[in-house]
Amino acid sequence: MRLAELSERSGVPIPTIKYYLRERLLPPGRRINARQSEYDEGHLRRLRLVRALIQVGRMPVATAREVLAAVADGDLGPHSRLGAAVWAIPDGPESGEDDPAAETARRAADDLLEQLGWTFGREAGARSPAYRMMVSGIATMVRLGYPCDVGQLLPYGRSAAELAVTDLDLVERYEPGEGQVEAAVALTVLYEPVLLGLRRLAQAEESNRRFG
Amino acid sequence: MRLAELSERSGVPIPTIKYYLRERLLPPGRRINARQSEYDEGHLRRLRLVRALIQVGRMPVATAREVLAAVADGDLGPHSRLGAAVWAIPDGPESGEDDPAAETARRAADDLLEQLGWTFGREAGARSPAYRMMVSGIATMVRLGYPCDVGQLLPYGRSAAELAVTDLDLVERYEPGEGQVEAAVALTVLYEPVLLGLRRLAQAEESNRRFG
DNA sequence: ATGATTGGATACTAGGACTATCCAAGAAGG
DNA sequence: CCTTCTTGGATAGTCCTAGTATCCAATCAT
Repeated sequence: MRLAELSERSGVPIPTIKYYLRERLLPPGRRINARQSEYDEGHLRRLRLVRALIQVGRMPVATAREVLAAVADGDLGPHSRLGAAVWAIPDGPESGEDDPAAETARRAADDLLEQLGWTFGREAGARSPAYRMMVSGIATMVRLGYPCDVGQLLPYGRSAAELAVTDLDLVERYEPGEGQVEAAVALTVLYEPVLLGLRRLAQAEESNRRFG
Repeated sequence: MRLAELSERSGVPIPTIKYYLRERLLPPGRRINARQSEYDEGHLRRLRLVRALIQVGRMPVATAREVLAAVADGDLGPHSRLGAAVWAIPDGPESGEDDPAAETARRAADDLLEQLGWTFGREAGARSPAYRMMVSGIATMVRLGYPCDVGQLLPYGRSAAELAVTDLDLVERYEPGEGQVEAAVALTVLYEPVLLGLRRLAQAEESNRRFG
């Protein structure tokens, strides 16, 4: 199919698709001749994923590029690809800070991983974006004067573990390969608004139950 | 204290504080005379909360203004204030779409709330930002061709319910009043990166356990 | 043949979050 | 009291990101 049809079927305006091609979020089409290219269902699928990551996952274009590169990287085994893709996902505002709050936060986070027994997280992922995102959140709480120790964090860790089991169960429904990696990325990123929305609704519900 | 000291103690540059004052994210200081104002610890605290919402919670300035207005609104009782504050929080890109995917998503979401027995969510919150955020995530999954029915969503709902219980337990440690509302907002927003980070680390851990 | 369409290059725009400059009215030091 | 510095408010400018618009020569459809 041509650019026009790709645009038609995805609902994304042509200039935007051109922009994504420029930014290498979308691989170039198969060249028909010096002046025209052909796109396939894979491009359409990829384009929808790009839009999802950027608009629903609120991911910056540069981050989306890295994630998608990891999804497509054939050199990695299924598990590393899954890991690599999720690995690259977020980037909070590079905390960088080395104030006492950050130090406290880092210690709390490490204690938490220790108590949860997440060894993989400590070896390979201790400085992953996910870890840094978490620490930056904790540090901010500490700076605001809210206590934020392991005791408080532990229940969240346990819930996260449950969520991950659910996530992986869903991922395992897809046969290994690029499709599975893409499913994992979609599931990780697109279930975030779902999960956060559910949490807020649940808070309203629980708040109503207690004080209403 | 004067602007300069407020800036010093918060680490926020003076022009940025002026900007927040203009945007009414920070209440004006107590006027000393026609040309000068005095700020107190409350301003410092509020300023830190603003920064947290904007930088860690990635919240647009306009949204932060609404949330903070709800926190400060003395006309509301403690519970409504808590609700109002959390209510105003997010705003995904106004799905607005009325394609079949959105319809499917809405039905799945309503089924889910039904099965979870969240009556409050349906009465008052069915069209809340949280609800819309959730539906938009589900709709995107559907558009990408991933099945997304109640069966899949239910475990997430249950986890969310657990999270909310943990959240409310923490909120109840603070005595009712503005402080409690602020705590609720901080907890809701600032634990989001913590929670999402934990989920990703847990996924890595679980993935390693299954395939590693 | 001829007018529309294609894909690439380049330049432009809109919105958000700051940031810099200017200004007149205090405050501070001698 | 007079000069110099500092303060808070108003205005305008900057930077970045994500997306649009315009041009162009080469094709395609009729």
